[in-house]
Amino acid sequence: MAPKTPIKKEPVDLSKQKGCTPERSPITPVKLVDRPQPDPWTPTANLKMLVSAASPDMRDREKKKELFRPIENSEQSDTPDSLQYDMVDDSTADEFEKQRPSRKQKSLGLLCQKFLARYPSYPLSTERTTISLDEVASILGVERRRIYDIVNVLKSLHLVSRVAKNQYCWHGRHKLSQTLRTLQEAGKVQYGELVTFTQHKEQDLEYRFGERKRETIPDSLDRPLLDFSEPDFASASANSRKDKSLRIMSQKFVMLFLVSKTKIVTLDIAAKILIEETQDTVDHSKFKTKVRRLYDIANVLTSLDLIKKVHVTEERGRKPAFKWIGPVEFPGRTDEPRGHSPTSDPLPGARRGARAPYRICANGKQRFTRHASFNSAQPCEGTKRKVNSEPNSPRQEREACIVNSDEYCSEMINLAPVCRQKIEEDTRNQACATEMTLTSARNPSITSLLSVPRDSDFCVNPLPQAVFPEVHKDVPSLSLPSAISSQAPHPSTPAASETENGKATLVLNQPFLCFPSSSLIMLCGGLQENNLRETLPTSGDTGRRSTEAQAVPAAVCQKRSSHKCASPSLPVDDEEPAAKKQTVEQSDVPLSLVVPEKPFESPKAESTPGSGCASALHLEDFHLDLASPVAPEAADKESTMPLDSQGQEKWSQNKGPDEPSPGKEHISKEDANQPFLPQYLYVQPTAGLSSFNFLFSANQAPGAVSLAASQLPSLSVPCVIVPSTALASFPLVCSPTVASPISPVPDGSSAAVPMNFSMSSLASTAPVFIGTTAVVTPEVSPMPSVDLQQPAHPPPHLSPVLVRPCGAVKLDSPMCGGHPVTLVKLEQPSSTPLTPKSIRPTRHEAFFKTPGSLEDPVAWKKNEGNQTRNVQRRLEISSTSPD
DNA sequence: CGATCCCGCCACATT
DNA sequence: AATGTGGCGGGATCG
Repeated sequence: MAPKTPIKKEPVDLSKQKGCTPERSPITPVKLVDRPQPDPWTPTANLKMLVSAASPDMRDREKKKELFRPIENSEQSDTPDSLQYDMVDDSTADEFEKQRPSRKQKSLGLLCQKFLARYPSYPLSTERTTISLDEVASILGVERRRIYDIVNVLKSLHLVSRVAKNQYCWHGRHKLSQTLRTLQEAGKVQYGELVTFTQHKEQDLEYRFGERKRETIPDSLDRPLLDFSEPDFASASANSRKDKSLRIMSQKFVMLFLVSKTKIVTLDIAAKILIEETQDTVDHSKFKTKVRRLYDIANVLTSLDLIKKVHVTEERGRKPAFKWIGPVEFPGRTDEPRGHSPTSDPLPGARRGARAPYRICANGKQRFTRHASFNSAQPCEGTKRKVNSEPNSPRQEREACIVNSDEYCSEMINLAPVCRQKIEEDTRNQACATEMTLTSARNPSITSLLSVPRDSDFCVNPLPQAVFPEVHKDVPSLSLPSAISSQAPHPSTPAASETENGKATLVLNQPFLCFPSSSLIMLCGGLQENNLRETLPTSGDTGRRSTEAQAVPAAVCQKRSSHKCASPSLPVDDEEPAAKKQTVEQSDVPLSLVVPEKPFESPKAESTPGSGCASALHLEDFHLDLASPVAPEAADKESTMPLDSQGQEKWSQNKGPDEPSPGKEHISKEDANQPFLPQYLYVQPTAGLSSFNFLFSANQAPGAVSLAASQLPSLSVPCVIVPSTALASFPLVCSPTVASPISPVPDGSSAAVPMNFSMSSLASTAPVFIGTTAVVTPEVSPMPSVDLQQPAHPPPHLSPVLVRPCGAVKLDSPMCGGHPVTLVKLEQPSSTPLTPKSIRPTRHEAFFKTPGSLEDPVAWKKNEGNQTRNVQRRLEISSTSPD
């Protein structure tokens, strides 16, 4: 009677199994176990058994997992005949009856467990496990269709790859952390800042979605992800095909977790986000379908122990949600060298263990908080705290907190799928249209934004951080070039900083900031968006822009006032700033990620249409970079980069005339920001614009900078810009420190050309910058100067920095709605941000870290310095050759 | 009754 | 055309 007896499927070929087995035999873990099948029955029977077998409950899983994992490797000879599979219950007699597989028994999750049980989590490199779909399907007694579901998800995480027709190659979890990292980065880029909130937020999301819908560029976003994912290393076959949803969806879904602070994502939110990205229209039916798929994915992820189901209780009721229980921090190999953490720990390993929730430590507190929360088990506490304590806006916090039915407080996170793409595009456009930027640049508002994060005084520091939060961390580490190390002490800097305050020191600490060109863009992006939109109403965001713009100014004002918290001029403002901060923090995301994307994108807007592809590539490239530095490539890239060359040309031109290029202006603005921070900013050339890399030495005029910052709007900072390529060739170019118009610093440094940066300029996006003639001024800050001086080794400094300006921006204008919807609290710490002071500290930390990081970085630099370079270059390259 | 999500039709891609 | 893939949504189960 059993309606569906497993038997149906059984058609499985035993023969295959056995035959196939060879492969699996090694593989097959003993799994289950367990009890010998009561009766061997026929092999088929076994299969059936297996199928039906599942213990009604999942209990097996655990056992299996535990048992299996370890055992896996051990070779067991499996006897094909007897399938190891557990039969769950002894009561065989019942089996038949039981066979009736309750739905659960047939659940995809269980099936997936069985599937996974067959293969070792960490297969020996030597052994190559191939998976035959038919075989597996038959063994597991399911239709092949189901196997596809599993495999597709596994593929998205690179646990398997398709090698041929019915053949898949099992990779195991070796690459998992890398993949997750990549996803996280990509997620940051795409979603940037998600925000967390609770239920209400959802609503927000909804409407936001509606608003944003898809901006103009829907696909581009997706693409990158996909691409990156797909490129799967191994897969020889290019993935041709349109892979569609499941795989991508799976990646995005994972990204949401990785990006979210709470690590809890509700299904409906995820569905909305996913739908949104893909398409605007959210039909109810579509939504349902999406949810179905998400369940499918969730089941697989659950089997992988990456997530677990939880319920989030909202006002309305409880909603199904999933909590990420997988690794949060991915020890990175190359990429994460920086020791941002206050501790400056040198060891990633340690960290790893700890697994900082975010690498970004720089920002410090916030992160920590998160950690706590994240760390495995204490979700509730951590999150709550976060929320409560810091909250920019109380309400958000509240919202954020949700009590789970269980225990956890789960916080919902909403991601705002921001359309970074848009922004990016805008940026690009902006870049192109520097003019616009200029205009916009002038706006104090922009400046304010930058500054906002911090107080006016410190603004400098803060701002930069805020703006380029990530930079610190990453940058330092990455960027720190040997030179730095030597300089590490960064004597000069500190002094400068001191002048102002301790804060300055912070800045000082950070020797360098590198921004990938893209990053720059990003920064601008937010601004840009406004500008762009204004100028380029791509899609009719006008409304947004205006709002954003407004928002910005407000922020600025506050900042100027130097008090963020207080600021109140706009109630919202507080939040916004916070948001920005958060975003920034989030932006922590590895530089690499950010960079690539933007660059690519930017190019698109400007030059190439096919940016999409490029973007994808970027990711990949970037991955590569992280993973392994490829010296040769880098070198090649440098030399080769055509785009760069172009950029260089421009760049060179720019230099001469500082201002001539609109881009410069932008830069100037940034500088204002930067000044605080870092001694240098490095910008990679992105495809489009720029191919320029810039280094700014902030050091020189730290004081100046700071002053400027306080002063506000525009700061003039001495900067050095170096084209990436140029870097190699050129030492640094220093712009004499300049005093900002406002601030006096100028002289101090000497240097080179003073640059004024106004935020607005940033907005402009154009990566360009000031071109001063390049001159190196030793005087300037020691460190910078040093670097600069070292022409040959320009690269050392380059630290790739990621900036997530966009996010920041977006945050700013949550209202704007356009983009990023989210806001949220990023990290609790961010809450702090509310107050300027608090903020500072955070940043300070970051800065501090920087120094620390510097040390580390230095260390590595020696080792890795090259890598850094490479990375940059690679990026460039990638940008250049987006295809 | 809503949450889950299995099942398998069927379209599209490959071979 | 056959076969591999996998999108998609009806509708069965579960809680």
